[in-house]
Amino acid sequence: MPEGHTIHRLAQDHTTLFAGRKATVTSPQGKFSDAADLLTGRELTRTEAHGKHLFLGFGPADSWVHIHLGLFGTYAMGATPAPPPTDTVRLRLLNESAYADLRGPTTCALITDAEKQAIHERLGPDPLRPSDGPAKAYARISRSRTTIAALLMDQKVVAGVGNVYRAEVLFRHGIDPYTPGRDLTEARFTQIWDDLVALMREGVRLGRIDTVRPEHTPEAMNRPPRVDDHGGEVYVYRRADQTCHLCGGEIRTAALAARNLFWCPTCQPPGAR
DNA sequence: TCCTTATGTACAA
DNA sequence: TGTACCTAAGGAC
Repeated sequence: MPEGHTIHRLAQDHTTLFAGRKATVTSPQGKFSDAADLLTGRELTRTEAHGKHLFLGFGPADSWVHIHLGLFGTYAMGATPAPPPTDTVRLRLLNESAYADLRGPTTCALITDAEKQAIHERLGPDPLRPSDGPAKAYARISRSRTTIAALLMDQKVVAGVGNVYRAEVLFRHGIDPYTPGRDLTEARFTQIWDDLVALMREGVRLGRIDTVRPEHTPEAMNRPPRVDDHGGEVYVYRRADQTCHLCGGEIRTAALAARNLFWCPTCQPPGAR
């Protein structure tokens, strides 16, 4: 399930399991069959992630499979033998030792180098790309009246942040989600960026989103662990009407641009900079 | 079995 | 702002 950490992990895992080897490529569902036939027998040479976009590079020419999981896309990867492909598998990579099944993506398409470049150009800096930094993101944020909650979800501003990291990073910094971007100081945004780098790296490592500090874990606070299918310990995400781990107040939720926003009005008061 | 929901985005109006 | 798209799981019946 997809925020940027998932995609970077998928890029790594594809490299581990498939790079430098020829793969059999199929599309049991049928929608990617023509491209799959072209790729079968070619070598996976490179993988790359930028925000929520995954690129699988096949040699010898520079052709890429561009994948975006959207809201529902999932991967199932593992050691052979591969399970029987169901009719929802859009893309299957298979070699002697491993398989990877892609289901339900928003995008799965064969693209050129130039098309890939165009995608990079419309994305903002990604906290998980080592060469990226906060400057371009802050340049946009500092000029915008849009709320920081909306800006963090805008992939042209910051690539890879989704609804969970947005809610959690704003809580961790005590920032009201409705704060206009231009009200944030550069120092404040740099703290947010640095925290996203750390949180998302941890997300890649663990394969889930964990955002609570050591002193706020269920064990440390003697409270029951969270049970939810996104799989990590969080402060506010999907905790509407439950109590805040820090202040005991009620977590609030509201719809913002067709997504559910979660925050603690006590720990994230309006006007804090 | 049906309905709702979900870590997302693009496009129409 | 609303809607369409893609899949799977959980809860209500």
